[in-house]
Amino acid sequence: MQQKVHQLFAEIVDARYPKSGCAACDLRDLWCLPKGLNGDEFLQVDRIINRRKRVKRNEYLYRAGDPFRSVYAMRTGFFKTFITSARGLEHVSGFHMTGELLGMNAICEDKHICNAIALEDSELCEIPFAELEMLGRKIPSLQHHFHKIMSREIFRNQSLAILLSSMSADERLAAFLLNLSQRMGARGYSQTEFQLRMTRGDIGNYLGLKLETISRTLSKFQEEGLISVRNKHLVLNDLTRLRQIAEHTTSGTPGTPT
Amino acid sequence: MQQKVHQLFAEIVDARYPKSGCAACDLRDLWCLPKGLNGDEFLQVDRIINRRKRVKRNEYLYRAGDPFRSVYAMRTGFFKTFITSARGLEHVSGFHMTGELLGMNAICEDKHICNAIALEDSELCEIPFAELEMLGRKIPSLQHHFHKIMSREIFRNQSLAILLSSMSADERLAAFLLNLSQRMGARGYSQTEFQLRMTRGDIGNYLGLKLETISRTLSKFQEEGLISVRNKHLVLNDLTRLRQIAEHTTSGTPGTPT
DNA sequence: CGAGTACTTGAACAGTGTCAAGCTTAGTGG
DNA sequence: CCACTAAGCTTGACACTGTTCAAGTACTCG
Repeated sequence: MQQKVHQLFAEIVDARYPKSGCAACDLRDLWCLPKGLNGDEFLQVDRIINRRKRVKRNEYLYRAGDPFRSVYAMRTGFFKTFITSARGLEHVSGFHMTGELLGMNAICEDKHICNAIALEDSELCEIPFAELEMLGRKIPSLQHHFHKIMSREIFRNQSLAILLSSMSADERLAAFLLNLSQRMGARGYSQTEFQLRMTRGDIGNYLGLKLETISRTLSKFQEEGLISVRNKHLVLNDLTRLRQIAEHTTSGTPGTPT
Repeated sequence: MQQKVHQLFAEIVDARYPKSGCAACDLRDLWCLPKGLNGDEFLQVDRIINRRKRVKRNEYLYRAGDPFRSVYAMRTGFFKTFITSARGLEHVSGFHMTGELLGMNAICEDKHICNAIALEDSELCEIPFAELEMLGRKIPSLQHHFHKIMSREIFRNQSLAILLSSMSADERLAAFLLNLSQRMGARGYSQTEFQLRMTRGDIGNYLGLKLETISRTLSKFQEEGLISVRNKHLVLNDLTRLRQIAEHTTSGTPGTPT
């Protein structure tokens, strides 16, 4: 329903405006900033965006300390963000994929506080923040949508903190795999078969576990038939049981009343 | 310096406008929304705010599921926010004091996703969100300041996640106490002596530790002379050493080159 | 003043971390 | 295209931190 309206609208826009920039971008109806704008508003947003910033694998989009000018919308690729502590330790703060916005945590300090490194060749739209605010003042729905995106980012990080403060290694990893799965699914890829872009060390760092624990737990899940892993290639064989683990409702016979 | 400018400005405003609402609020120059506005802008903000919403100890400001209408600026008091999981477990997501804004994580869903309960009698300013956005469109500095506040909230939660994913019990608790200390100090209270508003269980829940661990660690810190605790009354005797613990730079002789 | 909640402390235990060794894979240069 | 190398991964044995369970004490609030 909603989907159909979007498609119809997309056709209208496509007919009126050249297929390029935001108008040509298949992300626009899903997560990206211009969601729900009319044709003219759309073009205004399009005009401030520097499209097709490319970042190759292992290159940085920005580093901690860089001045903050823009947020970045991911078109394709995969990113890891991390902070380097005073003692040189790396702390992975997130993994990011198509349609997500990077750099919002830098607004408060006017400079980036984490590093963003591409884990595969990636393409982004750079959105100068001052101009985004300016357009937000003209286009209420854009402003509100941006607030929702920031709010969701707060919620995400709170959820991560809760995961870290209350879940066991098994639960954390199951939740992590399901989160990846769900995000892949939402982007039209297989929910049950995909590549892990990051190393075991990265996963462990992110989940507050050691890489050995990640390796062991993956092996255990595999022995139990929940997943199949071979290097970075992952197949989720039993989403239901993974969900049970992630919600630690694993124990006892199903349906046991409390 | 900055301080003096603020005072000067405050006097000018106080002379021109009646001492009430935001103009009378001693928070406005520090953390609150209207920071850095001129007199007229100030009044516009003041006009949309429903002042003096009172919430007594153990009462809720909002609950998960409540429709989201407003964010709340704390004038006085102390709040705990928490999520109740599917299985009825409580997950403390934060403690909040004077000048902080509550409810920003609700924007994305149009309803509150956590519960906010007062740990002492509190007073808040209710800020209807639609009107805040509307004013943001008129007053760029207000808009930008609000974005900074949200961005800081993202950063805070990322920092919490990093704490949870990488620090030991001692380090977590030391960091927690120092965080409280710093926030008390910033509000003009003693940095080294204050009341813990929350229970050991709440602290443990927030820090991903059990209440017994909090109790034991507080006792240990006390034995070592770092702090003095008696029930909820806390004195920090050695901020420097607490900081060393929180940054886990405790081991070895100080100044050892790497 | 009494009851319930919050807190402290001990002892045994479990889950992860640490350390170590060997294996696999991907990337590099000949 | 192959050999070499460094990085990434797996697995085992053991150590240690924090949890669990339990018992008792001390507050707080009605």
